[in-house]
Amino acid sequence: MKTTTIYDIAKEAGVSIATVSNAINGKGKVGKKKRDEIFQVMERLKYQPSVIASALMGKKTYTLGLLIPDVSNPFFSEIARSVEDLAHSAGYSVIVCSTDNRDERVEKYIQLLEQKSVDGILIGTGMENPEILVQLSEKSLPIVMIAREAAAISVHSVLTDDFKGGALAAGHLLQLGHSRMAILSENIKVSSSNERVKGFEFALFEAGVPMDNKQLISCDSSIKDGKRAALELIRGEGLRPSAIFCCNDLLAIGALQAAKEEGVRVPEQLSIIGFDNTILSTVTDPALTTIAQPMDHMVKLAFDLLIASPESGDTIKQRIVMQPELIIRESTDKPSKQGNQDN
Amino acid sequence: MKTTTIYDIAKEAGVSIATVSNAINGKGKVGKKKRDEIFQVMERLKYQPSVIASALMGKKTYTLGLLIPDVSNPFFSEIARSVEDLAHSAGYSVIVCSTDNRDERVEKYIQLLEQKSVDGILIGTGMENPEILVQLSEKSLPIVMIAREAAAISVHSVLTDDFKGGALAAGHLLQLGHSRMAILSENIKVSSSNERVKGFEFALFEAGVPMDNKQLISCDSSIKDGKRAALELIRGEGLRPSAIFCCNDLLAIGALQAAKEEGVRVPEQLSIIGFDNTILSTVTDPALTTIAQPMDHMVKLAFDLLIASPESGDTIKQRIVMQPELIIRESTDKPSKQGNQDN
DNA sequence: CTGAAAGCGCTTACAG
DNA sequence: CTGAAAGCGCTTACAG
Repeated sequence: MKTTTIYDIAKEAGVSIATVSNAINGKGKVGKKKRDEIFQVMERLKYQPSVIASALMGKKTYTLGLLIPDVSNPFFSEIARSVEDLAHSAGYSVIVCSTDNRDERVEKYIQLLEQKSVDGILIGTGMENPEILVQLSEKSLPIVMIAREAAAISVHSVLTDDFKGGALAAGHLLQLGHSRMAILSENIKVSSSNERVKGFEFALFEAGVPMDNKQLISCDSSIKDGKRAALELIRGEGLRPSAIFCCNDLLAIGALQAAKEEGVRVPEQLSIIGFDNTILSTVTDPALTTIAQPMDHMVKLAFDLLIASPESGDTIKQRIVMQPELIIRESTDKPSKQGNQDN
Repeated sequence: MKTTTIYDIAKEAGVSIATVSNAINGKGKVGKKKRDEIFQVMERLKYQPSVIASALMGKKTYTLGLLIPDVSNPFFSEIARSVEDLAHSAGYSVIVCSTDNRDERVEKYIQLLEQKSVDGILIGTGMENPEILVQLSEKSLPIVMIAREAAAISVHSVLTDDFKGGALAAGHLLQLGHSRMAILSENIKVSSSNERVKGFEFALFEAGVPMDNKQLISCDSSIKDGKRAALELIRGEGLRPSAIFCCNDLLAIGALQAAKEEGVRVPEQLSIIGFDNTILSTVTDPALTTIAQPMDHMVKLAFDLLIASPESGDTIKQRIVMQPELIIRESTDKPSKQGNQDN
């Protein structure tokens, strides 16, 4: 079944294909009468211009790439949805690429996206070696980092002040009266996690609260890993921490499960705080205290930069930093005396 | 910055573009020596063939569309990830389309996907009027339904036996000794939900357990809606149900929250059972008893049908039905006597 | 084994 | 205002 092309329309309407093209794109003047006729024919023949063909002539593909660690991770699936909605209302489609933060996948996906001539790439994935982006950044393909930073290269980026976020978490715990804290971090190579940890530690330092290095565990970013790591922390020798700062909600949930398994009550005996304010944090019992990033806003800004940036030229690369927010729910409370005795 | 084309390669290698094309695609015989030289030049110039251009010549775009209600819904984001992985290892990219089950969006997205000449569409979204798919199904664009059915049209589909799933849930509750059951369903127009409800009701009927129509509430598919609807059920006049069957995990979580808010203990005073076995069901406290669909397997089958189907012709449309599985966790238990008295 | 040429479905100057 | 023609980057018969 042949699809109808611009030639079919031209023939039916008794005009040239150039005129049809002009009518469709509102270019060059086309007489009202002819224009109407053309549109009628298009309607009748259910003509849909081929994006492929027009892309080949240098026009846009109206397709964007979105690189994230994992769509099935709620934090990123929520981002994906925002991106998709924005894209859709601007006439774009989005190709979702889950990288698992693996360089090999990042590079492969980027190559694929280039071959498909996407109009831009939104990068929300971490990677082991940020250098792999430098080649990309030197091409004319627009890219914008979201919820990440790539200090090594010159690109637009919109991200949350992760350092501040870590500090916020620490401040909350400090104010509650905690002094024995532990940290569950995802792979420290991931810059955002690294910042969060630093911010947390710095706030502790400023408050004169010591932080034992052995109380910082870094692991993969999944509930299972979080649980395993938290178990170490809870069962560990010496005094059990009275509070755990987790670099994301997934790890926090792992910690919640570890506590449950060990019969440690949250928040009475152990406070747990997450990061990202994903839907998961509203669903646990106790619901998670966490740090929120203004994702919708960030996605909006990143998207606009991505779509608008080709015009503005390569000159000024923006770095937009948003403020994180502490969301207090049920998983944090004052440290209890019991907590100590149990151990 | 001009991207390097097949012409550049041809010139550098001192051959014609046809020969370069043949070398790349392993078509026609190309002398080993020339071939090697060509590949060297491609390497050196970092040449990446344009998918756009080859697609225009009738080759594939290696891009697939995935229509689902909402990527940010964990059930679908998990599907999206499986699809993406399968697609990626077969060299395809996937454009994710969240429809919110709205016909208008479904139609718009399909049109977009057609214009972009995707090689196939995986449809996992519900819609108000399945008729909107008939035109699509008559085109040469391969489509496969996943976790859905579209009785009206002739397409491949791979889905779970939702009726059986509903019956499984009922069987579990019945065996526990429940007799006052309620149902929380998502929009009854969604065929899968409809089947689940019917299966549940049928099992009750067979067991001779009456089911009051007023105990069936249908609402949108979100935690918030589930909570609101469950609140109705719990506060409702007359005896409070001792068990609620929820057509998906999101609604079940809403029910969990409603119970918590009303001070009704789960599962002691109220059993709640979900559907889909999403990550959410492992995260709540109590963890959700739910019905699992073998999604990975289903996605694999659907994907293979989608990619292979053009060859096999239009003739035999398959309908593959998978068996659901009861996953017992903590949110269901025997009905207690207290339950009744409370109300 | 290799190359000249036509063509995929469009857009874009350029004449008229 | 409208059309003939060239060209985007490839692939595919078809000659040689």
